[in-house]
Amino acid sequence: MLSAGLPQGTVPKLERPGPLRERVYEALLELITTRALRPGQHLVESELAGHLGVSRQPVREALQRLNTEGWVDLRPAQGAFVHEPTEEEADQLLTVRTLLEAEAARLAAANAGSAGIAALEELCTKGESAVADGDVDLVVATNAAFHTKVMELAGNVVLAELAGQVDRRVRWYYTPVARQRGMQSWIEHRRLIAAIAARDEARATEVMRAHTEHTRKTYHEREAG
Amino acid sequence: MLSAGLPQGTVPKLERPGPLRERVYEALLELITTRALRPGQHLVESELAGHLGVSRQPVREALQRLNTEGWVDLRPAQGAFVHEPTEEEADQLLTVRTLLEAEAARLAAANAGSAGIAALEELCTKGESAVADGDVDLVVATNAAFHTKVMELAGNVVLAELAGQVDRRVRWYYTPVARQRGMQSWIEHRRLIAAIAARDEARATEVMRAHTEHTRKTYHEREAG
DNA sequence: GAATTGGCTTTTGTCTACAGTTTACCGAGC
DNA sequence: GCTCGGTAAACTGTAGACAAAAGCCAATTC
Repeated sequence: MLSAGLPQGTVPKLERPGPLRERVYEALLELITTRALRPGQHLVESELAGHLGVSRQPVREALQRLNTEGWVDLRPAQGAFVHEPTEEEADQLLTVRTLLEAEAARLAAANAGSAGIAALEELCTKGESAVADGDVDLVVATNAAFHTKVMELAGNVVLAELAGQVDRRVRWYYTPVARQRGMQSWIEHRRLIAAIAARDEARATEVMRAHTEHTRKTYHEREAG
Repeated sequence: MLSAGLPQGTVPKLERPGPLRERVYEALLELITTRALRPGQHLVESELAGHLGVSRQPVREALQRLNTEGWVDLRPAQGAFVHEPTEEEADQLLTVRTLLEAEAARLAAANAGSAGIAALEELCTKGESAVADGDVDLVVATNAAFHTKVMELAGNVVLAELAGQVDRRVRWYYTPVARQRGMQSWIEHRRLIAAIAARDEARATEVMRAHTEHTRKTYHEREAG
């Protein structure tokens, strides 16, 4: 057997360019989330293709995927439009997110090992110092990483995939809000870690639920403001 | 105004063929769920195209969508393969389904009107008589309709969309099981309706949770059998 | 003056063709 | 007899071209 003689990691998978549609997909998603492409905007295939230096086909395939994931609306014989979030939809999305994240917290409490908990604490520390430095982008990124890590510790791939989709869309809707919730968020994260470390499923669920619900509350206050 | 002079219904929407990719998508999904295309099977684009009488492009787009929804795995430069469910994944999928359905039940209890409850009872009656007649296909279909109706009453579109995906995959994995759970399932449905009618969110959640968990249990017993 | 109809432009939907990769098979060499 | 190298076939990835549908604007008619 050949593989026995190969040390792990010496073959770094020699990264290939990968399918164009993937890169187009990521490029478009980036443009949408950064609001370079604004909600309601008509996405013309030939324009995008020319702008990205590829043909229409990869663009089409990327748009298809963005459509199934809810980022663009694909009106037949008319083209693709960046999805416009409604208040109602945003609220429903948050409801679902709360549900998924809370379950993830419960599973994490049930399954997480000490290594995982250590990783969470590390992320938490990183996030807190980012808050202290006022590095907003890093705060947001670390926050996402923290939630992703909790998902990973939950050990449910299906759940993780769904939550990944939902989370990303939530972050898109709520970017203004996310930037406000600085330090308080990380205090709650600490409490979540404690619950997970204590293997207390019920408490982990509840802390996470309160955490995400807090986000929604902040959002609705924004309207009033 | 012209439309005033036109009786309703005389123009029956003049159903358009609709985009080819849609029909190809549905055709393939049908073939997969009915096991005409079996897990692990290599789907060759040109073959499918020829078989369906279209070109490769619509087939590709359909495969893309099936990929993002988890029905096929799209290995780069190698093609599409019908997804092979693992035991672990099936279990995780059921966990998620339980979660989503339970939440739907809670929301339905909170929001449903008397009309909705009547609709549920009607479906329930239909399902019970189907069981009595031994019409297995109708039982399965009515069961799906019942869950869909609960989702609809919950009034959360995002949740409904996610649950729709998950449910369909669960049904694919568990078709043998679903055919066994005949009458018992509908008894539980009755209890769910009662909880919803009573506006008892907690009880509705719990009944639905028990209901879907029961499905999982039946599945694992199948292994032992 | 307003509504409608006709043609024109733009954009999508589909098909065909070509290039790049991977896989499998077959033969030669050790 | 087994392994390695080369060759060929098949399939995917991408590009370009054509046809159909939708939207828009102007001309025309009541």
